[in-house]
Amino acid sequence: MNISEFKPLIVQGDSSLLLDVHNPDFESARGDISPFAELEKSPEHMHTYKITPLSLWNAASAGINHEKISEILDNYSRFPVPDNVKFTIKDIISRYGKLNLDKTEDDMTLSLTVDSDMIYMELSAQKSLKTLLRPVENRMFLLKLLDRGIVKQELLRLGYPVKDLAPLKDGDPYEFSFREVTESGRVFGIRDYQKEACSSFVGNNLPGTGFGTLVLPCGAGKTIVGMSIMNKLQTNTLILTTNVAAVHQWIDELVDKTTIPRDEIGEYTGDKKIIKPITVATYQILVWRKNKESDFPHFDLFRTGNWGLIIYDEVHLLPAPVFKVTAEIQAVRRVGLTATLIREDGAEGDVFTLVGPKRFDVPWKQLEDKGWIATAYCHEIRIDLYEDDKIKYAIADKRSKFRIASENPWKVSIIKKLLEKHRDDQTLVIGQYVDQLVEIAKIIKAPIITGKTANPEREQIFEKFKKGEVKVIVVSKVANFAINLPDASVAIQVSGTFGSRQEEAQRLGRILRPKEKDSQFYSIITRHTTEETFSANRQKFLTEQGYKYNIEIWNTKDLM
DNA sequence: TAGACAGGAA
DNA sequence: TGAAATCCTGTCTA
Repeated sequence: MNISEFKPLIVQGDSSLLLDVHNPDFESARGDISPFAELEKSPEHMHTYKITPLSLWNAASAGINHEKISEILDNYSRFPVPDNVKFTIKDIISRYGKLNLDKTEDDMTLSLTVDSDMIYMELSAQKSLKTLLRPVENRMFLLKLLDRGIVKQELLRLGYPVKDLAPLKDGDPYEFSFREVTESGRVFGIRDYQKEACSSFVGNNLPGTGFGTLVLPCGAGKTIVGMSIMNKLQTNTLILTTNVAAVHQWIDELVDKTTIPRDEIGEYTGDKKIIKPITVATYQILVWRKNKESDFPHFDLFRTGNWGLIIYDEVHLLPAPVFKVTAEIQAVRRVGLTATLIREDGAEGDVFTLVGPKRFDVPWKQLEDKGWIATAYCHEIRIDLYEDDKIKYAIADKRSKFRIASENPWKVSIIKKLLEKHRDDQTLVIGQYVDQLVEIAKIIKAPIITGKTANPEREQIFEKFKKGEVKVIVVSKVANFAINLPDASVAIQVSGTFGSRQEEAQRLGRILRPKEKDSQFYSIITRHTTEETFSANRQKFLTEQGYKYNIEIWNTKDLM
């Protein structure tokens, strides 16, 4: 019997899913399960997904019920779906909507109604809720308006997501519109999926809408989606983002594409502390404080300005203390923009409760098919350790091992080969150790940019690269943060950090701007070393978003 | 008043 | 698990 006659999915009793990559139904199965399951591992033949309470509640808030999920699992499953899995899904998903938060006649008080005697009793007995919730009749608690965020957090911790139906407040109105032709002279239009993302958030202004997270890949125009939401709400807006470069980019984009004049946009960073109807700030200024004991002086930014909307750009990077203040201002409309819900610190639950559940999600593959972003191919090249390093590696401690593997001299030979192959392409060589990069830059005769490179020099090199005078540049970790990095169609990674998915995504996002050409991403790994172990982790994100991660093993003989 | 630079933070 | 980058504040200089 041919393998393709089997169905692609194996559902296991521990709520993990195994998906066969080579099955003809792989693509459609992946699309169908991704709303309610999270990708855990993605080696070449079989991908592992996990169904978690949070992934189910995100699905539930998007209106997917347990029947639908069971149907999808039955549809793709090779073996009968274990009953306990179906039961757990039903149980967990049924919790969403059991607890509803709503307004009362008193402006300073909210009500929490519980749709089950059992849960009502369980919550009544909880010590941690004693001071927060006051029981009244009809399976109802009352709570202070100010405790709205903490209560939701605590209930999620206990395993009960809250459907927040309490009304949101309006901020000061601020009117503007989009330009039909941008300031830079291009005809401007909002793409269909951007409109869809926007309306999935704003909705019809019904209870339970007006807050949430939108998942859009890099290069898909997150800023445009953010601006469309601002445009729908027409209110004072606070935009929070990761760094100054991103702050400037938001401001430039707003000036370019909307009628908002530059002097009505405030920049709130280390340099300037200007608050205007539209204000853009960094996360770092918010969490700055004199010392560990003092409080956060810049948190006042949230309270002044009467914001009607807060945009959390790159919400997966939002620092933990900002959640605290976000918990206090649950009545303000807010949207999180991100390419991934995965947080390295596991604070996904806080994003879910305090910013809001996932409202929209575009698989990258779909954007590629429509030509909005170029198709990307990822190749992981594995090569043996350098002969002279073998003994050194064997006796080295764990830390040095990674470095020896990262700085494998064979990698230089591979880079040369790749550069030859991509002679006509704009190429970035990315790495983590400055010494190694300096060495490589010397050998391939390319300019190098590290953290120490002064800004004017950076600009100069970028300018030449953009014009095509320089085909290759070597960059260190600056590439992760510098927004003004020019587009390239080929990227070669010689060494990475310890398998951070985020970093991988950002690096790849660099070369994913829409253009005629498909982009190529190479990651060079030393075989049979610690580097190999970490590479598995870095693949996760890419495969989750629909990329083929192709592993090639190169022979050292071919490089001599 | 802008810049350069050192030092701390996460 | 470690190295390298960022942002912010504060101080000094021209």
